[in-house]
Amino acid sequence: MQKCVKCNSVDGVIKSGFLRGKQRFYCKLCHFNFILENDDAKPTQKATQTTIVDLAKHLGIAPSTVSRALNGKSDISPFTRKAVVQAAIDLDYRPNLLAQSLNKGKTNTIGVVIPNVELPFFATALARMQQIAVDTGYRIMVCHSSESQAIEILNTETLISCRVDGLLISHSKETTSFDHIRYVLAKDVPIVHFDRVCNELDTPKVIHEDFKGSFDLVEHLILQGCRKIGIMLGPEKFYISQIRLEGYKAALNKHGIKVNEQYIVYSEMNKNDGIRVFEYFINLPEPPDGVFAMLSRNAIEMMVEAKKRQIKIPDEMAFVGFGDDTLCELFEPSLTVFHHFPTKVGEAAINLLIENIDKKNMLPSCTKSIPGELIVRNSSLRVLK
Amino acid sequence: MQKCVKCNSVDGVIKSGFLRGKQRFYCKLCHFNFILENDDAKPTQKATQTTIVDLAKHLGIAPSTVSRALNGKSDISPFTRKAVVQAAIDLDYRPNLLAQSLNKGKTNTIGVVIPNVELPFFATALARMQQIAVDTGYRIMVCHSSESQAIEILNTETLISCRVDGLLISHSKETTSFDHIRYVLAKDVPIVHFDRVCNELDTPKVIHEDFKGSFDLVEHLILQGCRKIGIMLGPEKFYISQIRLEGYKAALNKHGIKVNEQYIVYSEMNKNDGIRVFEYFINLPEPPDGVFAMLSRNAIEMMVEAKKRQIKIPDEMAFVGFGDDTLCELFEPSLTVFHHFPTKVGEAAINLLIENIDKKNMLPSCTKSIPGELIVRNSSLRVLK
DNA sequence: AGAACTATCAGAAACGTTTGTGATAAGCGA
DNA sequence: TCGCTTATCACAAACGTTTCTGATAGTTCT
Repeated sequence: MQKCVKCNSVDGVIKSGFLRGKQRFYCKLCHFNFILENDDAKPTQKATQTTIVDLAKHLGIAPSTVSRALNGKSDISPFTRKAVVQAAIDLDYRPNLLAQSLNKGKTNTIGVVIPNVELPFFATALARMQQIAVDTGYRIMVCHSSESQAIEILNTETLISCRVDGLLISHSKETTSFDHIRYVLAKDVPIVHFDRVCNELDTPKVIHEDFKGSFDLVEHLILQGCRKIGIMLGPEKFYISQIRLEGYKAALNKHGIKVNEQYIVYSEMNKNDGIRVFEYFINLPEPPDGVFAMLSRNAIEMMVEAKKRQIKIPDEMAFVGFGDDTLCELFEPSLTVFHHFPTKVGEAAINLLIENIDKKNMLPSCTKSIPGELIVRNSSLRVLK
Repeated sequence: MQKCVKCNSVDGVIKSGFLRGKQRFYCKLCHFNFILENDDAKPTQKATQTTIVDLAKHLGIAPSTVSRALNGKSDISPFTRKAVVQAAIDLDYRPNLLAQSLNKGKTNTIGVVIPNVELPFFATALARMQQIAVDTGYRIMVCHSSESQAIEILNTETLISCRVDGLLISHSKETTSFDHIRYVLAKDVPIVHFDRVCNELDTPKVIHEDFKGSFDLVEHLILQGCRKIGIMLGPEKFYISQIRLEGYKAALNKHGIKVNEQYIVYSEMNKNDGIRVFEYFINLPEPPDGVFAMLSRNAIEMMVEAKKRQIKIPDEMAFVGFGDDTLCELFEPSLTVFHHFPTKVGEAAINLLIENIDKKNMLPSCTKSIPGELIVRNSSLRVLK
């Protein structure tokens, strides 16, 4: 028979149903229900972190008093306050941010969803965001969608469940449905899009001068004498692919060059995609004499291929890319780019979000465009050479 | 006079001290203390997020029952469970992870402290960590120390206050005192060091084959005919600087080459530091004929300088670096490196941490060394050329 | 029929904070 | 002296969960 865990009697104990799969017992003598605990996980070493209650007990005062003393509230005697602060130091107290956030309904945490930290743009933007967050008393929770729509959705769900105060998001390559963003909007959680924005929804956005950048680069190629200009875009669904394509077309139009669909290529912007696209270009009946790649890395890959085939850069073929990079600068020939200032984008995005959080999500949504800059380098500089 | 906010009487209201700087009143008629609220922040729109209590009210059952139903506990009738699940969908319920964590004493969150995401090594390692975290049901909270000891300390404090279940850390360049790590250990929070580890403390670590990598690179230079080999290390306090220096010396010793202190340079590994160090080397009475840079980027910078001065690579001067990179691969001449597999380091670190979390921090501390690989490229390949 | 047992649920306590309200001793003016 | 006023603190409720304990209607067995 089973011994009662309370009165230790054996006689009065009978079974009383199941709880969480385990047999439950009832002691008729002391009227106590219990289940047998397997005592492996027993040692609940609660004692690791000091709480406000520990301080209160230690000082013989109320927890609320401790809280007020530590938070600099007014109705505390200097004497008590000093004692509390000292005790907090002595007992190595750290506030439990979970409890604080739960109570206040504010976490001071910003969620960031990024498709790929390994892209220098995102790494730099993220670093700047972190910096500003620290300065303004926020924390950052980064989620990485790895360019997957499913993970991106999971990420936003997670961040909402963590009750972040706001969300910064740049969409994955795959993302075509935006219900998860609508959900965030429905919950009235402030959100700001940056870089890879969603044009279906009315959210605050921080973007590059995509049109101007693309226009400038292509016009630069034209001014260097290029007439057959290839463009390697990102995925067709990408909003920025479309905008940059428009800039490309506008530049051609301005200079009376007809748009040739053969020269327009969409890609996944993966590593080594530049090689494949280059092969496509070079095998055209009339290969381009200038190429604009949306991702600078792909432009460099193309240049590597071009050099292998003894094609002279920039005279036989010129190259330009969107976004600057160590690689662009140090590669030979160095790559002409439209620099889009990742730090400024990150900065603008998080500042916009924080402002929106402060204003209880009442800020009218707006689109902020970060001015970029054409940096001309050897990959396209024909005239002066 | 002041009107009582409760009984609306005017006569019985007297002042009763101050609370948080504001005048407090007391109504003698209804025995009520109050202060005048400025009603600007009044509209507490609590209604944004559905809670378990909302579900319980909606269904007319107890919150505890709702919790059990949603968590798949056993003592729930299938009928009730179905109703609860349906209500959760209808009312768009998402659990509040803050409350859950507070209650369970586990956050399922791992804190990561990284000195600089813009270094490809950390970006790649971080990406892999995120991936594994998602797969194993953890979240990741990334903090960026920006190579500052002060921020690093702040970061660990923050993460501890957030009650993360464990900590992954790679130290900043500045970090020389490790009290903040001792603090983490004292709180019994699992921690794992990776890459830039701390050799003063007995923590689990994941490192590269720093000695072997350094040895292999230098020996490779020697076998290519170099005899005067320069080495550009990180900060002198860096544990890995020391280890890699030992590898360097061991390789020289093995081949009977005397160590020349002039060829050993410490640096901050900043952008363009390679240029300065190169200038130092080139101005020596006997410039080195082979150079090993601890950061591949710096090696490339040196090569750029060397090319400017018409120095033939690798015949007049050969270069090798630690850590592979797009840049190393695509630069011309491509750089010989010891590749240290950032993904594997990230993977090993987080797996070690999770194992330690599961085992309640009882895992004996160990050091895991991730095998690297010498990748020979044109920057050093003399013989076959 | 009555005891033993089961299934199912409600209620309360707990996690660690913050904040609203009640209470008291002391100071002050009339 | 007595009532108004202040400073200071304790207590309780709340944040949203989970889990322990108590309770009851029904089922099975003898």
